[in-house]
Amino acid sequence: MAKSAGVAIGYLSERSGLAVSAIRYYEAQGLLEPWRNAGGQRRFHRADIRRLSFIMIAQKFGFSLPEIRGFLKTLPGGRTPTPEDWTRISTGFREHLNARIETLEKMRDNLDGCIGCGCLSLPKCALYNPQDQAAQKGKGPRYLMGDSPEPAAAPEKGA
Amino acid sequence: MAKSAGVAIGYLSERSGLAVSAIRYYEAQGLLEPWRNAGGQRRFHRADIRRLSFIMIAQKFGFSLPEIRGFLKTLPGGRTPTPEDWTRISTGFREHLNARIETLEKMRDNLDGCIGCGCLSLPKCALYNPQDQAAQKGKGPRYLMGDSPEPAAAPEKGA
DNA sequence: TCTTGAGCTAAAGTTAGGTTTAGAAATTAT
DNA sequence: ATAATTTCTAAACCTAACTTTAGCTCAAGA
Repeated sequence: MAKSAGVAIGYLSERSGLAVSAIRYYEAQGLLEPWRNAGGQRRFHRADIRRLSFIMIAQKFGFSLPEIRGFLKTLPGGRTPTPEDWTRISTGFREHLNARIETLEKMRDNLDGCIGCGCLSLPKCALYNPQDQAAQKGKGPRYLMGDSPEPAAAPEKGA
Repeated sequence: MAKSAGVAIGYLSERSGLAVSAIRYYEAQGLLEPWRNAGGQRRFHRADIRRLSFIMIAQKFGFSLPEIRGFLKTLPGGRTPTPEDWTRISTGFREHLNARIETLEKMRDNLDGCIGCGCLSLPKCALYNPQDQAAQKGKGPRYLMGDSPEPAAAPEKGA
């Protein structure tokens, strides 16, 4: 099988539903490596439709483009995912998904412990279990819901 | 209880763990309404610590700042959440969380149906159940993983 | 009083994942 | 041959949720 003429970017766009600009962007991110024809236009393998589909699916599972690039690099010879590759990788997806579900279930449990108590100090609340992705960007400890490390000092600065 | 002298932004920052710039940003987004002292500096209610904590928690549950502003507006008189408010709102959080968990569980089920098959056409795959937030931005149908609506025509444009 | 430290504003920068625009060149269709 | 599509590049723009910067002003302590 010699490298055939290849397909144009518009064809991939039509088949995948992705915008042409998105496909170019993926190339810029190293997820695709088209070659160029004599006129300088991109030409892709037909199999890149599968590659794009893989990208879209992996995104739905919450992976970033650099992570997806990592998956694609585990494919020997930079090939497009085969059924065997898919089995291996999707098993990894499953674990990723399970971890996310577990995190949310823990949050729900924490929340359940808080709904009734109304303490607004939330010592067992979700915020004290920062295994979610979003938090802990500031550096200091966070004294929440009025919780205080100091007894009752009141630094009323102001007007 | 007259409106006291109020606390400065740095105090809120220290107590909440949020950056000063973040608190100013929240004000700009309408989540807080400090007043100003004679020198033009912001002064906050002590109770705004709870307000900030509420914002952080709601963010962890996946709500955007406009949504959180909406929650805060349901509080009579623009007050900071009381224990009763918290009970009511956190019950809503729970539903939101349950919906997210359900979505992920559905994805997992879909994935399970796909791990073994290796078809790479994924007729039952997650991508065909776009109840997740991210997909369906393009308009056309998406023929995935090489799936084709046309039999075998090969529009090999190119070099 | 002098000197830090804290606060102020407006605007620009950041990250992710793209889209839009503009103008030119290549390709396809008639 | 000509017209209509596609494609090309580079750079700017987009959203969310902030941070950073620059240049000042305010407040607090010795």
